[in-house]
Amino acid sequence: MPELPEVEVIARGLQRLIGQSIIQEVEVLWPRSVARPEVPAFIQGLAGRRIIDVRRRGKFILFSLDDGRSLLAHLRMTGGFCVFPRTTPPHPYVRVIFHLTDGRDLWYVDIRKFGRLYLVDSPEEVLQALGVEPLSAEFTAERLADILRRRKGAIKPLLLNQGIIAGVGNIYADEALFRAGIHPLRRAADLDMEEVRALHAAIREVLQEAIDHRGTTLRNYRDADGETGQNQFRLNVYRRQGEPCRRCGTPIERIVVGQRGTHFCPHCQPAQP
DNA sequence: AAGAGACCCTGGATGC
DNA sequence: TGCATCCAGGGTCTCT
Repeated sequence: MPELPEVEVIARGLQRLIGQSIIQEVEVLWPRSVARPEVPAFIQGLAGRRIIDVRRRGKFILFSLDDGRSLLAHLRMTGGFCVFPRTTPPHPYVRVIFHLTDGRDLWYVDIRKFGRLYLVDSPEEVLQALGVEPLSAEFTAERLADILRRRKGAIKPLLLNQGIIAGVGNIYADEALFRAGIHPLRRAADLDMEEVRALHAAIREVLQEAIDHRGTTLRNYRDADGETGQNQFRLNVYRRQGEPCRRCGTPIERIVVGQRGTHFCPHCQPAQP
């Protein structure tokens, strides 16, 4: 599942591979992959446009275009991009093909078809609802403390709320809580400043380390070069239920929080502080 | 504010 | 072996 680190790795790869390419023609093979505008306007709006920049915001990939508009992609569960010579035979999960003028194709691939593409005048039309970037300078421990103070719910669902912190998904929420030694059901407002500082550092560390290891590949994730990540070998709790905690040996537990599988060490992350 | 449930999808796991 | 069923999971939406 692409979360912030995986989307960052893909965006960097796309910037390198197609950062200045011109889109000649677009083929939409699965219309629902295009969120907006309508498919004909999407195709027409992209024809002839030069990509001038590819970057990430939250879990979105932003392609800036030479006419000032933007192509945005949210990969959801199984979306991805890859670049091939035009002679490459079709792939069963390709949903949108961007034919480039240099003879290559950019494929939007998505097994489960949850991902969405947006062609918009301004990226803010889509991104305005997002919260703070966890790897930015604005995300300080004090800012996190401000956020948590007003929240009566459990800490784990809060970390998954994109309107509060943008880019953290299920894997890195569990990993950050483990690293900070905080139980996923602790009330956000109950964390003391020492715990907030630990959580703030843990969020940034698990995300940055995952980027450094080119993302986590559990099933389908590949970067823009088609390579798997290496971060899956470094996970401490995610999908490790029943296995010994790497820190203390206690079996990792799995519970459901906010309808999401949640993994933690009952010894390193006590329910009571 | 927050939690539950439905929905969108498919591959893989599980059950019989 | 083969078929049916269940489940995960990000985000959005509705309802309470």
